[in-house]
Amino acid sequence: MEKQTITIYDVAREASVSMATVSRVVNGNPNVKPATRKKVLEVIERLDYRPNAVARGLASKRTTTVGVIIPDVANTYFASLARGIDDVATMYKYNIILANSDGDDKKEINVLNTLLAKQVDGIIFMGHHLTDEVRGEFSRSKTPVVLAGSIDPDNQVGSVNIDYLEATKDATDELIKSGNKKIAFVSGALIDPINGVSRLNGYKKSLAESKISFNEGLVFECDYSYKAGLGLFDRIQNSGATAAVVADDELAVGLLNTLTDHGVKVPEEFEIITSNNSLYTDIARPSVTSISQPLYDIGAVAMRLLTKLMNKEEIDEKTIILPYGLIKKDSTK
Amino acid sequence: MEKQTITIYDVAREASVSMATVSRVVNGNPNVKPATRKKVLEVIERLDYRPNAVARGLASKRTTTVGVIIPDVANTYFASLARGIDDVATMYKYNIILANSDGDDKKEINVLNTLLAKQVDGIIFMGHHLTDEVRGEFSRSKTPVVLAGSIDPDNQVGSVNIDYLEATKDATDELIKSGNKKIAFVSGALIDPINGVSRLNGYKKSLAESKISFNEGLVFECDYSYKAGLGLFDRIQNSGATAAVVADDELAVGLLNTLTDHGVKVPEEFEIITSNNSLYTDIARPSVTSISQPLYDIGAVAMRLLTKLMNKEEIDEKTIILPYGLIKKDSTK
DNA sequence: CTGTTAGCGCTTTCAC
DNA sequence: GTGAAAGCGCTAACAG
Repeated sequence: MEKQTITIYDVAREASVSMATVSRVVNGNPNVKPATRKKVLEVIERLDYRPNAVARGLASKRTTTVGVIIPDVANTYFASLARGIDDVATMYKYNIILANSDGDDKKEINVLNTLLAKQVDGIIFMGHHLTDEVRGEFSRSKTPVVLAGSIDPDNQVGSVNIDYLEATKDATDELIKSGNKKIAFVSGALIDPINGVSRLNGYKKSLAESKISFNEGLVFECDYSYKAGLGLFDRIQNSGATAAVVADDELAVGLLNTLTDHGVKVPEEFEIITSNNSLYTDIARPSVTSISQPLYDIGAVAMRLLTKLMNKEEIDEKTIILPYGLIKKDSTK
Repeated sequence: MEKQTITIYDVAREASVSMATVSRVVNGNPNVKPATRKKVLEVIERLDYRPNAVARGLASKRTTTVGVIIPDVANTYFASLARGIDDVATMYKYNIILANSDGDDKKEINVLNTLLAKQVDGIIFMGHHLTDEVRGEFSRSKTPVVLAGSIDPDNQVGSVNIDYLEATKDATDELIKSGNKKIAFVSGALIDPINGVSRLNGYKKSLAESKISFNEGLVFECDYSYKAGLGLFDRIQNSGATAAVVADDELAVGLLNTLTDHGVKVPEEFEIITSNNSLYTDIARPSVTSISQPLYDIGAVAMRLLTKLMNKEEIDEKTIILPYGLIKKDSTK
């Protein structure tokens, strides 16, 4: 015996009204006489009727679902963004389909297509690198898109970020202020605009203002991982650097630990500033000075922006920059 | 001018076949002559036809999406499970709707209902505490459910976990072996069966085997957070404990840091073993000995089990226990 | 304020 | 191997 699903039609019959009326009360349409509304509500209650969102989606062309493309939920940076996204989504009665891409071009395209096939009302994209192919799909589809903690050099779609350039400049300034001349710039792939353009330029700008010449040998490109940080010891030592601006907390803490494990005193002999102010920076000993990013808010604001886009509201500015801070801890003098 | 969506009907017309045939080729039904298949495929390509998954879901009563209820994605423990879930989901062509519950009863019920309304094919539930109301909804709906890293005392639904009791016993044994007599048991809410039943019993079992009497004053119930760990100093000191088995890594590292910050030597004067072997345990100094749980696998296996349930395959055992380990690091002698 | 009537785009018998 | 036709459960004009 199959599960007997009860439909809007059953409710209509039992309440002696039309499907349209039932639909109206379910959707909170005010054009229903209180008495009929009450009657319908009672039948709905009695029959334990639950509207089928799929049918609703097909008929109305709105699924109240948004797609979220994320490199990796297990990464705390992106997970924090995701939490902000989901909270605001829930607030506006949307659900999120979460899909991991590993930042892989093929997977991104794949997932984007299945998201579109599922008729999501909008998409939040997170990723270090926005490929032309992905950009192409974005403009080809009429589905609104917002980037969260990710940059589109052309600003074609909405996005929410902090000013990575200025933040990195501030961090570098701080290191210069305490007397460092040879400051390492440690980041993820430089092909990612957020690293290779924004952050690197912030670093260069700071150096330039202090008349320190840029040295290619102080630029370190690596994976965003604790292990990569641990593996940096020799290269950093050989470079003669006495401080480092790091683009990722795991990386920074890895560097910190390998330095202290090798007997290098932080911050006395080497200073470190990192970028996300995650729990890792508090747990490490010494704790790590860091730029603080409003990660949850970036996600939340991105989702809020997306709701406006999905609603076809007028947007004053679709490239949103949120404020950042610099939290001094024990890895700097 | 509205976006002109092209449908299966357009393809059928252009290819001079029926909708049924197009549907067959789209769904890989073998009952299509190679020649017609080729012709249809060409038209699909030319028109850039994308099947509408919502319509498909309505007609077939399968949405190929599963709901995932998670306390908090920003928590690394659950995020790791979620990653395993999504990878296997993708492997089997499912998408996941991710919904945060904060472990709150009301939100869990809410989210469960909207997931059901969206006609998900299955549900993965994560949560410390499975309330009767949630259990009721589970059995009321015919949608298959699997718990990941979460316990149902009654084993009514499928679940994937490790043997928390034995794991905690092993950890406690280890501490007893190195001479500790007063061992603190630090966990989250004892009302959660995983803490109050499994873990606590593992702890008690270990004590009993070594003829150490159980002392209520050594049981510490707190939030799963770094801050809660930091706040534990006085209570732990006053208890006279010389070691602790901790149920959560953030908590453990907080305890570790407050101890060392107060000059207590770990492991010489105090030993700590924690439960999840997350990156936190490697970052901390000293690094923290920990039970290791196959978090990714728990998620992956849970999702795999769910695919079988959704397929109505015969299941030999729906309560799955995965192996754990004990990774010795520097917080124990 | 309420009912009628078309679909939304696809799957799925059931014939042929 | 292929087509015709009947829905899936709901929304959205359009009347009245």
